Amino acid sequence: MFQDRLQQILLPALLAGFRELYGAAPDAEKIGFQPTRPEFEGDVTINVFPFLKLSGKGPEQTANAIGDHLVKHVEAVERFNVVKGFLNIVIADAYWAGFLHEASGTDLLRFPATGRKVMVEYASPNTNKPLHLGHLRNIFLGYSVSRILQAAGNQVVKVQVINDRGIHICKSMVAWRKFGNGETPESSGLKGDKLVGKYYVEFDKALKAEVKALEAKGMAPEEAAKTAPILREAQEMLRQWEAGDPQVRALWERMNGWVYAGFNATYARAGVDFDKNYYESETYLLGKEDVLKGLEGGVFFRKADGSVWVDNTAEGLDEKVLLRADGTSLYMTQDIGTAIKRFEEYPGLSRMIYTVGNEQDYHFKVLFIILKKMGLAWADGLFHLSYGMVDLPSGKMKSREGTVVDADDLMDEVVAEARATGEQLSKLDALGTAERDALFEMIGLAALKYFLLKVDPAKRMLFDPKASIDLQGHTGPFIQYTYARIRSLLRKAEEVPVDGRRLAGQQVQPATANYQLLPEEKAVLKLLHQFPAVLNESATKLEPSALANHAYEVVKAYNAFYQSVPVLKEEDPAKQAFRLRLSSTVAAATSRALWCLGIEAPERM
RNA sequence: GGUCCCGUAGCUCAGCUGGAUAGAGCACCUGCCUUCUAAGCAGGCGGCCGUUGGUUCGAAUCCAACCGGGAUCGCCA
Repeated sequence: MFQDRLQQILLPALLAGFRELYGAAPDAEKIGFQPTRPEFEGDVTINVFPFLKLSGKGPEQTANAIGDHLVKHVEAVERFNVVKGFLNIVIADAYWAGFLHEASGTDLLRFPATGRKVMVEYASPNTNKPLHLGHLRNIFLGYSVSRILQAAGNQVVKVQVINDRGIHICKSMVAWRKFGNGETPESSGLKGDKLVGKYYVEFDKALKAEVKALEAKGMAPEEAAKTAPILREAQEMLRQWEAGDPQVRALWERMNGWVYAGFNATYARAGVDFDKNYYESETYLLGKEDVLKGLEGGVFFRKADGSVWVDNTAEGLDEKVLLRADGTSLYMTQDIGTAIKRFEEYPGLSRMIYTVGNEQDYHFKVLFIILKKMGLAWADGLFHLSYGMVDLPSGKMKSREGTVVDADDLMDEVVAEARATGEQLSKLDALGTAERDALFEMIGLAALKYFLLKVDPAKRMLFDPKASIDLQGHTGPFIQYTYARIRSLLRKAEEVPVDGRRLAGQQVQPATANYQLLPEEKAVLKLLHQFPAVLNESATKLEPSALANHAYEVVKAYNAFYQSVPVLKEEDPAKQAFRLRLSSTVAAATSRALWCLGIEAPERM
């Protein structure tokens, strides 16, 4: 159980109290600390209902006795009140001030090194078409999770699998050779992945035309779909590729090269990167040996036709084929081999996280069971970071119907929206063109990333383009705005002498001991105080949305503070120093939280 | 049909390791820029937490069934 700074103080005292009063302490896990609801006085609430058997007393009596004990033994506990079975504890202002003092000197959202190494896989595109909105959810999720794990003290290895071989790329290659007239990204000005995607579509068109023609001649539809010459051609090309035909390989490398250039441009703009790429062309033969070894070990079994299977019926699943009768392997085989290879290449990995859509839930369930059955010690550290599809207001994205939202186009749109709003507000006139461009890029992407990350990954989500470029309310830009505002405040505090004295925070000791917190200050401090626990939660559950939502809560509270409490205009230097420190700590934590989400924090906006 | 995921305000989502009168944002309405950035703040409107049962002192939260939406059940990837 993760204990925040306050729980570390309260819990032992609480347990001691129970022991002293009732001769026995409850299970520490059973004690739930929760924030006191705003309609009651207090900061932390403990519900004593679960402990009535232990105390043998009524709820009020128990809560009062425990409350008395805490007040007596814990300095941070100022007073308490009891409502029904709820013990509402008021924490002394000095505690919060002390917390701020401590937090301002450290990074709230950076945990000590755990010594653990974790691999996170995300993106994993096919090389026959450009990246789209679905990839963006995947990429932002995976990237954010890797950053969160890093912040939580882990060493992280970011990888992607590039599905660079197979019938899909052969289709693009055939169409390009037939209809391309030597078109290249340079000659056409098209981004490489777009160009290759264009020929994938061309292939599909040609195939459909051929099928139609065959049907017109009286061929059955299924038959026609299988025998269309252009499809045969693609299949033949795949065989040639596998045989290592130099011309096919050369074309394949050339076209994939175009695609990688395109992908890299998209990744760069999206602000994500990888430590290592795994190419399917290099891994698709892996796993066969491992499966055969498993067969010898009795983990798998062979059927009469010679195919090799795993029996997962005991786990409530089915039998699954791992090697065909002719000895060739399958997707599952490949994934087995790739996982083993990765753990060999990165010894000491304690976890491996696959960011893959929930349509593959079953696949990963089976994969993990197999690896466990093979006796691989690390199999328990495997995790499928599953996420739901992204729907459009018009329904599902379908490539065949052309309703797919292209990743590059989408980024253009959100940035354009940020620009339109920014220019309308016209408070950035002092900035140069390059600076403004960079800023709009930052804001637009923040809107997009936050929109995709604030939702629980498990849930299918609706992508409303209009809402995603919203810059107000519960959005990434709102958080950035608060950060920029604080930075501006802090710059002024350092640069601008007010009433003849400079306001740099260090020059005056912030109030601590007898400081009376304003409700607005306390609200911010309490949320700041929860930040590490939320990071821990996000890191444990591999779920950026918790952190995303909390970051919003923090800046929302800060905005309320900012609106009604003077900082630079405060005349009492100790109070002013306290508020500056509060502001700078919020700014630091906010930029760290944004960093964990893969979002940049602007100095002004 | 089997298995898995999801169902909370008009819309998009939090809350789900059980706790007090269920929260945000958007939209709509009212106020607030001679004061540190109004991409902001304050307030209003808006709910049978899919339905029914069960467990419990207590259920949006746990269990079961049902309804609705989706995914998956290839010797495809």
